[in-house]
Amino acid sequence: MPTLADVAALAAVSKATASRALSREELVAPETAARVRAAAEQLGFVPNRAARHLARGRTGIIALVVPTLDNSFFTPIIDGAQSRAGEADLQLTVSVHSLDSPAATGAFTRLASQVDGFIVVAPRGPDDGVRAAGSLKPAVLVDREIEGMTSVVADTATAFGFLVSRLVDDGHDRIVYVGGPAGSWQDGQRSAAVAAAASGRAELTVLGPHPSTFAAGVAIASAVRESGATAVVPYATAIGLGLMFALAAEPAGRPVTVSSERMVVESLAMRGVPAIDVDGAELGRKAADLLLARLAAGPRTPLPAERLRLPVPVRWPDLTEPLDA
Amino acid sequence: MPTLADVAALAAVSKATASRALSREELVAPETAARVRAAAEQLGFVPNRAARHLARGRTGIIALVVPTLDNSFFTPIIDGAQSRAGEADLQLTVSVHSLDSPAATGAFTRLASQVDGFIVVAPRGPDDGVRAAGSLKPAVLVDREIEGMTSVVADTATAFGFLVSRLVDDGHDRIVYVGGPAGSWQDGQRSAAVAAAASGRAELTVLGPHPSTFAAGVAIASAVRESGATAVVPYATAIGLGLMFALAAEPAGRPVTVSSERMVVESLAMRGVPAIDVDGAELGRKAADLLLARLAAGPRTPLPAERLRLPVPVRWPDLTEPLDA
DNA sequence: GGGCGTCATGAAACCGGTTGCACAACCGGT
DNA sequence: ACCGGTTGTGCAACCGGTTTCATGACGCCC
Repeated sequence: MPTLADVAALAAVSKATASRALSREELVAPETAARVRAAAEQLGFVPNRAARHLARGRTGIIALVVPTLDNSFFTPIIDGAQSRAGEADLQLTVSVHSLDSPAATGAFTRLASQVDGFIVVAPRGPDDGVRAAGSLKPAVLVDREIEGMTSVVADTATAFGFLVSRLVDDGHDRIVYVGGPAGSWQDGQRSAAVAAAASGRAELTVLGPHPSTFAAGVAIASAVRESGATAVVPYATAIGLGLMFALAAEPAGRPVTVSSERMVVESLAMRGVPAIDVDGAELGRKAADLLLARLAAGPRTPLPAERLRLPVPVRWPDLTEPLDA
Repeated sequence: MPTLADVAALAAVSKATASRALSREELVAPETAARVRAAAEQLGFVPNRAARHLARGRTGIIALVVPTLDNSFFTPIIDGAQSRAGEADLQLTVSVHSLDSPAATGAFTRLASQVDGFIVVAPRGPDDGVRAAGSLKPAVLVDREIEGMTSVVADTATAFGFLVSRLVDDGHDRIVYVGGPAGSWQDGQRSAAVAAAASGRAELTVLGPHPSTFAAGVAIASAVRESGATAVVPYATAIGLGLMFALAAEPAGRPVTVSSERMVVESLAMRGVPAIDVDGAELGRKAADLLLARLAAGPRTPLPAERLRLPVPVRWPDLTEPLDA
């Protein structure tokens, strides 16, 4: 593993010049730069990123904080952020942390000193915990907005509103919304949008709050039946899956249209289901972009907080086969 | 962010002593160590891991190489390896790479110089590419064995053998094995075990090779029907799902028992399915353990190659409800 | 032709730790 | 009282880069 000193020696220049030739080429004579590049090429030189960042007083690591890995909503976010960070020669470290517990603050502070910045996915919990985290290092929030912080969210509220109004157009006049976890920011957005879309046009029953689990969907099925609704809009995919499962197992009754987010199992279970199409990878990429910009700006001239909302397409297939007919 | 020098100053010792007090306590006087610890505590000192590893001529990063992220078999492996690496203060970087393309060698060599070692998940492709990768840095192979390399594999072959012999015991005398991707190491193991278990006791039809996809399962369904088999053992979960989906959609015919690996969707689609239970996280943890041991040993006295096989439990539920009856 | 601004380069300091080596204090043994 | 052997500590070098600053060479202008 050749070092910069080796390259410099081979090119007959100093370490300083070699460094400049490779990273800030405009500072050296073209001919010298070429010579250094050739030497680096010949030796197969690859700069040591730890040393590079260390010299700049950085760690070269950014942390992606998620509440759990046990939810396939987060995986693509990680993926997107990862690829973006990689392009900027930054390591991404994934840290499982729910910021709502004050006890976790110590561990979090320790983490903070190891990284240059955060991407935080904290779907729920008090604003203060998240805000405190964001005060330690530059931070970007994903899928949640907090006053004064930079964030990128999937605009699922608009998509849910569209979904409901389309359902109403299709003749559904009794609709159930199954709420997500208590304190979820997105749930607040979605339920408001759903209520607005249904207002005055359909009877809306709101159930919940419920955790985003398969089991919750199963448990809620009978309540959905009893509501007399012909369409149900669940907060999360997992709830929708449980719901479909439980409804399908019942003796055939009134058809119920279940909508959901699109996910990996769609090809098996979600044929013909109206769905919103959240691009998790794009969320991750945008979050990384925002963070990189803030890091580049430096602590001297911090960028003003920024809120980004990504549009969420709605997929509306032919509903030729009711799911539980 | 206080540095070691700050701690040393506060404790009225040199940087050297401060360093030793915090990392190799046995080298300093107990009373001094206590003083340094107190100073570090008071300042909220957190050592900079990049600097630490740099000083030791290491990067502090290990790479986990996977062929794709688009397969939920890999996720738990990442998870397990991640947690293990974290305990040893190492960063884990996930790199998507299929080692079979010689064109990728350049990029791979570049990666190699950035990390201390590899965990390689390369389910298929020629041995040579993988071996070449392993020659650059200490490496541990996951779910594949290659002569001369350290590896940890889930012993699914034994589990598949058990599965088939149990099926035969239950009266199935015509069985289909749906082979996995061409060149897959695990497929070689599994098909051999299946053949051995069926040998002389049941008629075995082997289909394939097939990619591990839902679509492949759907496509193969009619061939499975035509084979006249009453039980089918697919190489991968995704194939099994597609198969179940396609068989269920047909007008009810002869019951067919489909087995599979257990995965996240099991609660929805895989009730009553005999399944093998691969613990991906444990694979990841063990792989990290093996790699850490090799790194600790250092390049001077390399450890001999080691092969670890993790037992794979087989889950055999009551088959009260045939899936496509 | 002297003064001045630009450009290219190298020496050395620096980032934040670890470690080899020298040295001093202190130990028990004879 | 002298000696060899531990123990504890500090100085300085080192890891592999980046960056500040000083210096020298050059071109330009008056």
